[in-house]
Amino acid sequence: MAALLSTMKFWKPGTEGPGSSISEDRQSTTETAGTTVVYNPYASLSIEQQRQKLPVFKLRNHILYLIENYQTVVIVGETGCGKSTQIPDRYLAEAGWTAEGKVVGVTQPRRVAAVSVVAGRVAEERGAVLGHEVGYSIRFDDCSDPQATRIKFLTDGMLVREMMADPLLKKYSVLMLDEAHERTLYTDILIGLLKKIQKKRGDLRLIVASATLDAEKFKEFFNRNETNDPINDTCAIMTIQGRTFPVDIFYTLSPVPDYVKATVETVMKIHQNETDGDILAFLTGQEEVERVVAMVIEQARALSRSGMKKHLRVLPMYAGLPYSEQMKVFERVSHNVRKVVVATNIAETSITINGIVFVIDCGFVKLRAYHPETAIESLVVVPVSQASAKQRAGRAGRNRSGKCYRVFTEEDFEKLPSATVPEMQRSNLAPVILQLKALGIDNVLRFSFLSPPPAQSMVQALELLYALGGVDEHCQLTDPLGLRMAEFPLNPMYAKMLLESGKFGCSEEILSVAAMMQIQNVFVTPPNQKAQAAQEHRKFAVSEGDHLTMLNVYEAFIKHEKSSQWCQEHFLNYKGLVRATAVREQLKRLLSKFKLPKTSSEAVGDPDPVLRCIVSGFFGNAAKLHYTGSYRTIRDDHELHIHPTSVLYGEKPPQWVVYNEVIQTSRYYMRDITAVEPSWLLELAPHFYQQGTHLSLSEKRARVS
DNA sequence: GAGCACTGC
Repeated sequence: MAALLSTMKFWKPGTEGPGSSISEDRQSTTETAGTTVVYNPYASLSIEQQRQKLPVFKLRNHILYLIENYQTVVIVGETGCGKSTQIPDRYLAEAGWTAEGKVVGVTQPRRVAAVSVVAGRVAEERGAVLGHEVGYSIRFDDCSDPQATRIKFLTDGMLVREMMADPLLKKYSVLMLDEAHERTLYTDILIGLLKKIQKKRGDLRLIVASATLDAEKFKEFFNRNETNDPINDTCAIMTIQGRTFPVDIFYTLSPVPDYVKATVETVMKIHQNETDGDILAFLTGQEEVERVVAMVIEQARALSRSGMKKHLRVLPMYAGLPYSEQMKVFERVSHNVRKVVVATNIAETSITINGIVFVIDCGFVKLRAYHPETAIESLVVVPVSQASAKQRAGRAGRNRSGKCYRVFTEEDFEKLPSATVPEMQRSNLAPVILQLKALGIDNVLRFSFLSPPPAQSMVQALELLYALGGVDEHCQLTDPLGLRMAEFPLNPMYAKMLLESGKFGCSEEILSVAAMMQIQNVFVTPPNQKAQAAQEHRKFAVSEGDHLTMLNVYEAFIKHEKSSQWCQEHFLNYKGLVRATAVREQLKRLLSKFKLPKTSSEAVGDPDPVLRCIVSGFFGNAAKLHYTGSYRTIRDDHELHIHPTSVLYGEKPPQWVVYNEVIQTSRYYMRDITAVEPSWLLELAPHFYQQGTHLSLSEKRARVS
């Protein structure tokens, strides 16, 4: 301990000068899974006073001038400097951009942001009705009126959906993409599509709200000036100063051998040396979070025994945590208690906790990566980007000036990548390509991506879509199969499975399976009740695998009248299951729209139709048991293992399985697995598999033997 | 015998 402490004894303030202070807005929203708390620091001021405090207010004329004269305006400003509310609402609407039935649209990467902006706006304006003049539209919740709504907030994914019905987005006069610097998959899709639309719609104005770093990249992308004279620019950049609390940045003097231990020590050091203020620590995953929580609790006990008056309340925060546990991080604590929240990346953008004064940044993050050669996704721990580190630090300055302790050296910070690789470049592109094709982008390889994905990722996506029958040999979307697949808000394998379910006589069951597979963490396991939870979960498990197990859970949930009490008793994710019912409804509506037969295999009581139907979508993800005890993919003999969350984990392993996805962590793990018969693969995907023989086979075909 | 960043349609 002493040796470790010595590495942590010294902190070095950042040397960036004023830049080392990170600032953030003070209007914040706090939310988990459906509950929204709007925090307004200016609640005691009149509405007009509040508005004038926002920095955008002064820039009104400048903004309006730019929007009048440039097709695209990149607005640089800290999140929530007022731009997403003030610009559309007060400026654009007042200047006539919502006249003649036109709409100003504002997109957000996350659902809650879209809702809370509208809710906040309605709350402050007496007489305003939610969903009339100002509305929002997110999946499962359209709170807008096609006739009355003039300013519409939506998730970026929702706007992509709207384009399927209205490819030129004719009703919009201005579109504002908020948080564009996050570079989510859908924001990037929109960026490419909007550039295309702009060529046909000179009247459409685009506002891209971004952080400093990316402004020039956005400008280069959207600027259609082909001369050297800036007078012909079609894109302009403007900067809004944020109102900020300074955050002092500290680095370690030397590299730290173990950031988990170092984080614990930093928490204790802050607790002993600083009078008040809550602490937020960033780690990469659930396991690290739980470890830090346990270690801090232990050390805090020792401190209390030795007479420390101020106590610690240590709380974990990650997406897989039961909802009631998550809510604890928002509870207020009494003045002689200091709150310590130990969180994953969920606290970087998705949730905001008030009262945080100290941030500890371990310097790493767990990210999804995609290997285009093998079409395998993985979760890898990588160093954070500078942009991420700044965002984390900003979490300390929401209520007053704060401090951020980076558990790495300033030298190492300088070596970090400036921004995180956009999701587009580290994802399976099959859903993206399908969507683009449905929107009439024939040559996806020539689509103007702001950051083009690896060509191999696109090839993998096209091969999968071809195997599923969604595109033909010329890579053209098939009619009706490909067109219908694109309409489902699902990965194409699920869409195929659903569209085939009528044939197998089990569409009711497959609807439930598909809906359940969209929910994360159906089984919840509180850290202190692991054994009981596992015992309850076993009650739903069947030897066929995870899909039928999930079907059991869903049907039991319905049988027990969607009772939250029942969910709690069986350690099931209530909110998740409620969401599954909503997803199922949506999918069912789509099946009805295509006039596909509604069938059920329940009366037959035979699971085979459901299993065969799953194979019709997931035949590409098949694996065979190897004599070593692990599995090998049929396609390319890749070694796979059963994920410990699977009900088949620790059971007698089936000879043949199909799986929904592979995740690489310490090994390659299959998630959501079902036992199948090899004959089904041959029967349902003869174009993909053929019977193994001694003769050499074409490379494209894999053997089932 | 041993593991699950986070969104979104």
